[in-house]
Amino acid sequence: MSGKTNIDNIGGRRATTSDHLTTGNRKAAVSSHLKTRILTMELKPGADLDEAALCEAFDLSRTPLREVIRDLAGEGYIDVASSRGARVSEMSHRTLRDFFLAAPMIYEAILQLAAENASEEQLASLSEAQNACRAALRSTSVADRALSNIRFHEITGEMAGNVYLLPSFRRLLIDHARIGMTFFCPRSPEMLEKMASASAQHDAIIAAIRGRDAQEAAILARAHWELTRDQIEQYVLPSALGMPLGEIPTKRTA
Amino acid sequence: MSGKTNIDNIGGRRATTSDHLTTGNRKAAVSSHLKTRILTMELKPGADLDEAALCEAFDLSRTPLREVIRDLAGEGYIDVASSRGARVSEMSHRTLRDFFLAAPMIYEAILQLAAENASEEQLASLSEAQNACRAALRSTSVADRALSNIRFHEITGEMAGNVYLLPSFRRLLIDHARIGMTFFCPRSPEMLEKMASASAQHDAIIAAIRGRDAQEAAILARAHWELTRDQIEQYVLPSALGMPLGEIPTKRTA
DNA sequence: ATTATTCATAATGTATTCTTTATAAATACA
DNA sequence: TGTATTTATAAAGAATACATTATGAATAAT
Repeated sequence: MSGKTNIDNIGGRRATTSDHLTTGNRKAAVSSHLKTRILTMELKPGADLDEAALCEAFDLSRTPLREVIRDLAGEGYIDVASSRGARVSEMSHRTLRDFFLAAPMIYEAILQLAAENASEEQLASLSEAQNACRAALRSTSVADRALSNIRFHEITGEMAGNVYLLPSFRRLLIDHARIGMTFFCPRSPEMLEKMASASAQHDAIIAAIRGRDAQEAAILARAHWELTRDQIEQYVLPSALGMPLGEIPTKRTA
Repeated sequence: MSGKTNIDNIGGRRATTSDHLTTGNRKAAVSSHLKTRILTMELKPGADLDEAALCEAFDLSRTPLREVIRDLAGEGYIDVASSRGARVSEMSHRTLRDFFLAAPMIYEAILQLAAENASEEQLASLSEAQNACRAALRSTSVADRALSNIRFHEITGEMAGNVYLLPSFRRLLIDHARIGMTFFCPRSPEMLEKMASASAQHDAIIAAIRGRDAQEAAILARAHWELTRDQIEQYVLPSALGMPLGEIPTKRTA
């Protein structure tokens, strides 16, 4: 422990402003920061990522930062183009159509498997996540609702634990959150009502998983999806149909 | 073009043994090299990757090489563990079970969508790929068969073009190839027979896609999967059931 | 005035150096 | 002799220095 009495520490030792955080923690911090910003649409689809600024903000050099970016690209949060940097992954009407097609199928499969495989610890986490969802429902923050909802579903994914299904499921969750953020501004009372029934469905889902009832879980998955779809369509169809969903190139300041 | 007459090029200019290849090409080369070696099981699941050796072999410095590795990790070819480097992604009985569960579902969806969305160019590529499959069938190389078969299915994935389904589909194809490599040693004549019918199914699939018959494509997907499953089970059940699938840690030589 | 070409600058990409961490070997102690 | 602790070494991770590419601004030419 004390054997490292290296004398020649002449090479410029840098600031280490936040030495209480190990590099790995700082990497996790950027990663988490970027994820939440992207999920909540604070960082819009197509927005440029400023490497330098992020390095500065999280006290990381470019190498580890770029690794984080690469990892997030692998998960579908970010697109990297050669010689033109990284930007938040795009969302188009094409992706929206793809989403509506893939989501019900994958969600059903995941919940079915979750019911078959969930452990007690995971069930506890899920209940906890549902508590967070309920709390978010009472709060005014749209972001809180979207994020806690995603967290709930993420846990069902962990429960299912199928390595081949998870990549697509995770990819779906990213855009589920983003679509939710663009459309779930609960203006109408019927919207609030639907959000309440969604919450009730979460409870039913927990019960089905606890009871190891895969059939019921699959049915609930469908129902939950139908509700989500209704909510989205309610807003997509009238108002936002022609809207390019994630515009504003958001050129970073040179 | 000639304006770059920078005099002070004093910083050590390195060997540039293969200057005819741009760095991007060399990165693509490692990537492709690793992919094929992993798919053909030449690099066994769990095998360590030797950074230094790869840098040497492909005339790349560590930074771009590690980016390639990171990318491959995102695609599921490689697992990266902190402070303990990269190794070929594992295959266990767990993953085999997951595979049997996810594959039929995803394959069916992909082929259905392929029939709906395929372009003429893609159809041409698919026919070409099928020619390669036929050629491989005549050859003795198991690797050729596995790789050409994967290529065929990759194209159907491109045809489907659903961003949310593709991650799982691609992940499935990786292990489809690897499982094929471990089990498809056509010893028995019935095995050769099955391989022939698989080839016939490929032709039927092309026809269904050309005819934009999604229903038929879905049916063929099921049938094709059943055949694949039979082939695998035929070898998994008697011989290789207790076998841990991808053992041999293959420690790299220090 | 408008367009095209050149030059400058900023940002991306790559190489190298330095630091940390992990593993294995050796020695000392039980 | 067996185990534990230390130490040495090699490999992974991070930082920085270096090179290349792309983009925008400015000037010149039509």
